[in-house]
Amino acid sequence: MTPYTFDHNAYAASLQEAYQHLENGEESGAQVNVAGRVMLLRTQGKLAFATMRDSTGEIQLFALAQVTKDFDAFAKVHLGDWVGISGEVVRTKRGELSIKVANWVLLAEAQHNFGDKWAGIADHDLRYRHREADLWANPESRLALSRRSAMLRAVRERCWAAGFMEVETPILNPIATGATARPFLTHHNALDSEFFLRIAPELWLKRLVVGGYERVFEIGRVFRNEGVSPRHNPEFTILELYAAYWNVRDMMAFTEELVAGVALDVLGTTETTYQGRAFSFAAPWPRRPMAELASEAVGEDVSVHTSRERLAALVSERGVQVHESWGPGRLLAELFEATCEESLWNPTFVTDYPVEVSPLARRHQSDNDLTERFESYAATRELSNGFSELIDPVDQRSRFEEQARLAAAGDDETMAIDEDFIKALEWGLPPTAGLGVGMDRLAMLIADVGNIREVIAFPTLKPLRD
RNA sequence: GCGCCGGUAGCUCAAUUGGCAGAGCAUUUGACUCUUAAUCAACAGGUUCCGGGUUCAAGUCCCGGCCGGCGCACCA
Repeated sequence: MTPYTFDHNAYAASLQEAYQHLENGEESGAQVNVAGRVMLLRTQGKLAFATMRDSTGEIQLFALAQVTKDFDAFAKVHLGDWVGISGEVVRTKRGELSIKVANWVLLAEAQHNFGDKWAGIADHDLRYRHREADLWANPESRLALSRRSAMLRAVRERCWAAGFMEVETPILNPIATGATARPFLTHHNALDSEFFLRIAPELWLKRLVVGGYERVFEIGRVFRNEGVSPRHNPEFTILELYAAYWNVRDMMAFTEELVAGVALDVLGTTETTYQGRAFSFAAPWPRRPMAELASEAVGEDVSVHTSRERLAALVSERGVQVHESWGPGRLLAELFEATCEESLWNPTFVTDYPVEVSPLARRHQSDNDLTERFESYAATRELSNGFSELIDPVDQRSRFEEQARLAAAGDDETMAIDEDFIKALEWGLPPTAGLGVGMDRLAMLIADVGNIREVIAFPTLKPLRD
């Protein structure tokens, strides 16, 4: 029977730090209790050396037949077993800081091993299905998830510091809206009703601003019933944030300070590398109108006012199938995506999105066919999306109706109308700017991993069958 | 969803033109009083992902399925 508690009072990392001064062969006289897993074991007759790892690091256990209680049993612990150790902090003759084991107890057995002690666990399927083993076998897995956690903490602290209140909004929704994505459908038995898992919290959060909370944010899971890839998990975590009295420029300034600040909090620097290539989070980020970037890429002036025919030809030339329902705005956005995304490495704000692809964004003050919207791109991928919010309920209704027309024309990427949201706007949304940031994508940048699954503890996998 | 690649001992990986399925580590047993992926010796360990087919003979070739990696599509 293993014990129910262990009187643990020291950690590997702090001991390594505190006893740096111990000379080879010196004994400190200090008695400590440590606990962790035995990762390596080297027995040598009447001596045994074990490498024990706890949540902070590693320290060697040094057992001697003359000193250690139940020495023979200690020399037979299995790799992966949890042990609790009492003993003196010493440094061995060969210079390894160690706990000279006086008393010890087996806290839990490991009935499976933790992979090859040199190569760890390489099989992705095993790593993701049994992350608990992966975390011990592969230190880089532990580091990636630790950085994600540190990132979320930094995001919250910076939002709180800027006066934002954290809120929570429904995941079960009668309609899936606030973004264009295919939803998951579920059923509530007692209400005998169908619900969609949310694809975005956006409309709920704006209703809270209508309700008088001037600065709100939510960090929450959203669910999109779409393909899985190294950059897409069916459920992912998004930061959405709304600030009354701000416009799109205020929000861009906040976004770059938030992201650069979080990198600084987690990594201690904004200058890093991503997948082997230098990458800088440092603000300010360039602001580049979408039409300007697209014009540079195609070598001629294009904008949302370019003829539909010309834009369609340019898009089509680049291998994109043009749909009949697409107007100049959608075509410009498609052209931008086809020609510019690949070149956007360091964070860049792409601004002035067409109203046609921005059903929730307020119109640009100097061009009725554009909106006060930006997306930031980093390492060739979209990182954030923000805009001055559309506050006019009449315009909002017509935008939703346009979406419905597109849907009727066969476009399956449209936004569903939300009557309750329009009614909320009728109560009055003050001028407001909003922001969405993919937390998994940001975590990938901060942890320097190329696959989104590395920053999700338990990524979505196909259940094993057969 | 489509294409390409992969799945061999608990883990990491070999296996020639189709010809007896192997190694290291882990496990088990033994030796060893300063090891560091300790070392040395020995034992044991297999539905070669699953199901069919071709063949005297299949880990290897063919068909179907399962799971994964990458790319495309979709998207953030």
